[in-house]
Amino acid sequence: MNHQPDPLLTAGEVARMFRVDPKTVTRWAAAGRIGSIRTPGGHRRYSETECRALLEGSRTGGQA
Amino acid sequence: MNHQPDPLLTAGEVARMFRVDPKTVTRWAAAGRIGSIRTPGGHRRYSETECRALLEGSRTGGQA
DNA sequence: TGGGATTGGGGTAATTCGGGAC
DNA sequence: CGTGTCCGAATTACCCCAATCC
Repeated sequence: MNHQPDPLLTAGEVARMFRVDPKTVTRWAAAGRIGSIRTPGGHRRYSETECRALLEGSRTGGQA
Repeated sequence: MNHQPDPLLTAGEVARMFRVDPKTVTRWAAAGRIGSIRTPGGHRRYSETECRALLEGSRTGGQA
């Protein structure tokens, strides 16, 4: 069920999404709280789909 | 168990898979981090199988 | 043969990694 | 317990242009 390429994000992009430090995103990945793949050079890439899911999934209340 | 030809990818295609610059893919090949074939003109071609293996092989964490 | 798009190479900023501490 | 910052080192991104690909 995965024939479509999954958009990948850099640490900095994910960091801006969550308004945290890129280092924090790295910690999340190291702790296995967020999925990640590594480039042969060692840099991490994150799934945009998963990040947005985490963002929306953790949403509480909101309706005014 | 290898009777089927291995699909070859260009630098740009590999770059999109890893969300990196095509130049970076070239550096991987030059550094021997990834296998590559050269066209008589000097351009490189990469194995799709190997690229996807690297992608999946580096997969980490996610949701438990 | 012509033409648009991509690639390779060199050089230089910007980002990321990793550890360790507060 | 989670996060932001410091450091040095490595990796990656963007600039140029000539050559190659289709």
